[in-house]
Formats: sequence, C-alpha cells, structure tokens
Amino acid sequence: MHETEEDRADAWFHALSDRTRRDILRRVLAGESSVSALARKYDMSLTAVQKHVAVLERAGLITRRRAGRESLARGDVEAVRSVQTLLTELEAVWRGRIARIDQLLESSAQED
Amino acid sequence: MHETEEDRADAWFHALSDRTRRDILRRVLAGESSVSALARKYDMSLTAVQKHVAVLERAGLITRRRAGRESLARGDVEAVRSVQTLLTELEAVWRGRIARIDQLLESSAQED
DNA sequence: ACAACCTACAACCCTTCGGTTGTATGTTGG
DNA sequence: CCAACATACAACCGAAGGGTTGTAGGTTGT
Repeated sequence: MHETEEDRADAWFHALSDRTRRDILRRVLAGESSVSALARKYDMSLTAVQKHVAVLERAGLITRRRAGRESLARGDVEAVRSVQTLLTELEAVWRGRIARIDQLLESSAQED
Repeated sequence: MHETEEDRADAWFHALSDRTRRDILRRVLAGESSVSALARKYDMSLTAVQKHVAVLERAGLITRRRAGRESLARGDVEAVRSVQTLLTELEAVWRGRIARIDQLLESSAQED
C-alpha cells in the first residue's frame, strides 16, 4: 500500500528535524563534500557526523559516491521537492480541493 | 539571533516526523476538531493523542480554542507554508541563487 | 443533582536518538 | 614502505520519544 509512503515521510521529516542535519544538507546541496570535510565544520566527533550523513542518506535526501578513500555526499534536490509536495498536499486539504482527500483522511481511521 | 529560527524548524520537523501527528494535522486542516473526537479515530489512548496535539501546538502548526468542555484544534495553514518556505530556501541554496547563502552556511561553522 | 463526558497531568515503561570512545580497514603521497 | 588520512562500525551512555494507566477537575444535559 502507501504504507511505504508514510515510512518515507517519517524518514524525511525525522532527518530534517535535526539542525546539524539540515546544515549538512544545505552544504551538500550547495556542493559535493566528503564526510570528513563536513565533520571539520562541526564541534562534534567524526562518528557523530557520519551518523547524521547516514540518516540523511537513508531518508533519500542525499546520495553518496566513493572517490578513492573519501565518500562524497551530494544533496538530492528532487527529494527536497518531494517533501515540499507533501506539504502542498496538506495545504490542499485545507483548501478542501484535493480529490484524494478520502484516502488521505481515511488512511488510518474510520469516520464517525 | 536566528537561533530561534532553528528552534522553530526543529519543532516543525519533529512534529511532522510522526505519522499520527501528520494525520491529525490533515484532519484539523480540513476542519476544527475536539481532542476526544480525534482520539476516537486512532487505536491509542486519549492521553497519547493529547500529547500529539500538544506537540503540534507547541510547534505552532495548530491552534486551540476552548469551547465549553472541549478543546477545539485547528490547523494553521500559514505555519505549513512557513515550512514550505524553509524547504524552498534549501532548494535555492542548491540553485546557488540565494543571497543569504553566507548566513545560511556560516550559521554553525567556519569555512576552510 | 448527578452521571456521562472532555480535558489535564503525573508517573512509569521501553525504545530510539544523539553523542562518545575505541578499534579496524582501506587509500594516498612521499 | 609507511605514516597520515578517510571511512566504517561496535559498544556504550544519558536524554528524549511515544506509549500506557491512574487520578482529578471542569462542563453538560436530563
């Protein structure tokens, strides 16, 4: 079902709920960067940054490619747009003009 | 500072990172609803739903008004738009056309 | 008046999160 | 070759999350 879609949304918003991760995302949207280069910019261990990058990657907000000994991360702007789209759908619910409103609202409950 | 702005973003994304809360938000965007009416739609205790509503309220995504014995929640579409705006700024970083890019990227670190 | 209803909140439980240190492995440049 | 560097990952820790039950107080309708 679209159970998966909710999972994706969980991952997206959770990934974005940490300011360090948002900052990392900004940086790798502006330009590819290695994990250790990123780590140098924050007052925390390399491992901590590694974990943040992993969370962003699992959420699909960034991608990584191997380049020799370093792992280069790049922001995925399409994923960011998907999150925006999700919010736009919320807005559409408000405006009362979404066709899928039943599915959206019936997703995890019954009317009364 | 805009430390506060990061705090707001933390609260927004954290509030949105739970599917029950997103569902509640959809419902109260579609129309005002009491907490107990919401609670009837989910397979969890009233207290759990109360907490979810409280999280959404603290994040500024919904507002509440008292009507006799019930507390009516309503979604704040302006707040949803603010979250979208934040994502649009991320997109703008990617496109390299945001003027405030320095502030955005210098927010919690130094260049190297 | 009073039973049914709605909300509020404390206390507790288990899991997840964000961080740490420590160890291991692969890569590079001189 | 080998030292410096980049990544990976396990193990641990305290704090925060999401859920529960239990108790209590305001509202409402008959």
